[in-house]
Amino acid sequence: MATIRELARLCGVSPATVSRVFNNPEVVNAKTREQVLRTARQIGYLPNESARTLATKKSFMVGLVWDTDHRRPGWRHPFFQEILIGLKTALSGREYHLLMLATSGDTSGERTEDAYVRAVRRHNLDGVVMIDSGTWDPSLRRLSESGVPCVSLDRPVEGSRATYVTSDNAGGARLAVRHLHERGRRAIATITGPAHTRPGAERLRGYQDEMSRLGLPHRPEFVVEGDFYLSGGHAAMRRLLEADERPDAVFVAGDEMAVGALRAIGEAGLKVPEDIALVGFDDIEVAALVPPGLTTVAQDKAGFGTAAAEAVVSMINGADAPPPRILPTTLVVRGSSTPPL
Amino acid sequence: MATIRELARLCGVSPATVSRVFNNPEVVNAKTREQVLRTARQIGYLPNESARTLATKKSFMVGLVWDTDHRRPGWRHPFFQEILIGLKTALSGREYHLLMLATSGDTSGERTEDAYVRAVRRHNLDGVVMIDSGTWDPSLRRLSESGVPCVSLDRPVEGSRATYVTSDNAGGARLAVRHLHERGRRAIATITGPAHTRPGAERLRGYQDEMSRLGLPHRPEFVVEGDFYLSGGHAAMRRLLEADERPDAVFVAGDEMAVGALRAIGEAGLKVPEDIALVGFDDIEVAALVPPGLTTVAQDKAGFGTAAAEAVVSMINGADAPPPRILPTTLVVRGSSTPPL
DNA sequence: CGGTTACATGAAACCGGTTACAGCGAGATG
DNA sequence: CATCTCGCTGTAACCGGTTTCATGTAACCG
Repeated sequence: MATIRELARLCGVSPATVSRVFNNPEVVNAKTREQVLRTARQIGYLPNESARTLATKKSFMVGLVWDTDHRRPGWRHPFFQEILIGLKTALSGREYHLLMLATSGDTSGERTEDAYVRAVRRHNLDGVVMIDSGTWDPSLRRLSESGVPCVSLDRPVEGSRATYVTSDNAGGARLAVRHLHERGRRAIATITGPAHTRPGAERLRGYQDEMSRLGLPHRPEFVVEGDFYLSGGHAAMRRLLEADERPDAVFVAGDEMAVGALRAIGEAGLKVPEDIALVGFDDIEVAALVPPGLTTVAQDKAGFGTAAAEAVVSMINGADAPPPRILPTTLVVRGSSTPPL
Repeated sequence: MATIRELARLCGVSPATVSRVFNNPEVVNAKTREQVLRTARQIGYLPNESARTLATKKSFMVGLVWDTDHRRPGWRHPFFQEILIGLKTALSGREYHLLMLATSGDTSGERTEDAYVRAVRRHNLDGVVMIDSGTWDPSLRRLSESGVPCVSLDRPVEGSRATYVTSDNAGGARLAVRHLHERGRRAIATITGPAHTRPGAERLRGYQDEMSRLGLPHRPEFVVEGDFYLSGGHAAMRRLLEADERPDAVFVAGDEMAVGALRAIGEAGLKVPEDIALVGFDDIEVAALVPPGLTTVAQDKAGFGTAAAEAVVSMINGADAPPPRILPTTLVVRGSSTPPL
């Protein structure tokens, strides 16, 4: 493997000059620069990132922390994949790499929870992006306080080196309710996410806000808490159907739950949208596939990754934590909310 | 940040000894070792991986190469996420980290295709896992020939430092056909994947083998090529329905296509499974969600990641490339293939 | 023409580990 | 008692970059 000294020797210059060619091109004489670049290409010189990191303490890598515990939401975030690709693409464009870090699944005994924090320090990671792992983890807090830029997805965080990206959950929920209202529905129920999650709480708030704005009565029996998963949606819908008065529409705060609800409605011998209209949230792939097509509030999936990348890089470059980024949501209308003929 | 010399000074030993405590514990006196470990814990010493990599040329990182081009299959591999989690978990357990590398989406001009190869060299990556990116990429070949262990998923590769992991595609296809036969179907058609992909070709072969084994006639009009995507499955199914004789069952070589087929059947006013039974392949999430539930050939999703991790690590440790790993497939029976009442 | 300034470069220390080699003391051996 | 062996440890070079500081040269100025 060609080293910088070798390249320098071939060009008859010092290693320092070669280094400058790559990091500070403008300070070196144009002629020398060209020659160095040409020779570098010829011999296939590539700077060794470890050496560079060792010297500069910048690794040009950011960690993606996500939760590999199957019981927790991280790895099955509704569009993990889209976030990942958005993040990766945006980071690549800024010359950063992405290192995968997990908050569980590590073997080590006692302080396993901190494994990813140790990785950040050992590898000189320049920043961290975290996919909602349940809590604003104390280790992460310490990390951020120690100056490592942190961006969290869907979970508020604080600190001068930390910010977060999330969707306009409340706005999206309002959109959904308004849409159902416009389609003539009045008895609008909701299946919420867990109250302790940010998106869960926000979507409920949006639902409530819009209901009052429209002058629709608030009925406690029309608000049932789900868990963001299929089975939870199914169970919640059954509870709604057992109530004295049946809703003619349900805003379900997550598409996966909505599919569960769809099934429960079918099992009860009712039809969507004729008997009950449904609007979900997320716009996951299934939404378009499951008959009759699920009307849903779409999140800007790629935007998550892009926004996170922007935020983390700007902090890496010395900026203060930018304000939280709230991504707009849009309504995608499909069969589950068409007016009954 | 604590360095090894600092720790050494505190313990009254040389840096070499400290280094040995971490890399070769058995050669250092038990008493000294304990003291070093204790002190290390106290001051929160963590070895600097860049320095270590620089000195040893081993980074304990492997690259995951995948295709971020939306038009190509890599990033939407039917269970990218499960592979990723399996891989990550298995690698973590072996003290390796995972660096994300993309084959497109990079900005640089001319030789953009090689961006990930350069990353491998710059970062001293110990190995590479590649999610089917269409072709057995010449850059990857060179990489493998230069001694970097490579594991490919769903695509055969060759070389003493390269191997691959795939499902028993042919076996799974046979399973599907046999199942349909057992359920009394005789006019069994198939919608295949693209012929140039390995899984596409293998599944077709399995279908053909089992058809002849069962003594069922081979009818060319019962074999239609799809593209693994929803729309392709939809179109292929329509062509099957337009044929003179209608099949009473279809083996669809991918669940996403199967969902498209399901839809096409519904649009034609026919019913699954009454008129046509369907068996898919992959067992993606939707398969369980879409009514009436899609019978499908399940792949061992987590197994992909685990097997890849095992293979790459064993090669990193000096072993020759292990033989290709063929993961078993199993049939998951759901509503789409129940016998007509 | 002497003195300043700007520009381009080189020498050498440094980043934080690893490791080949040498050395030392204690116990074993002849 | 001299020597050998073994177990343990230290010295110092090395990995491949970056960066501070000094230096040399040419241009510029009064």
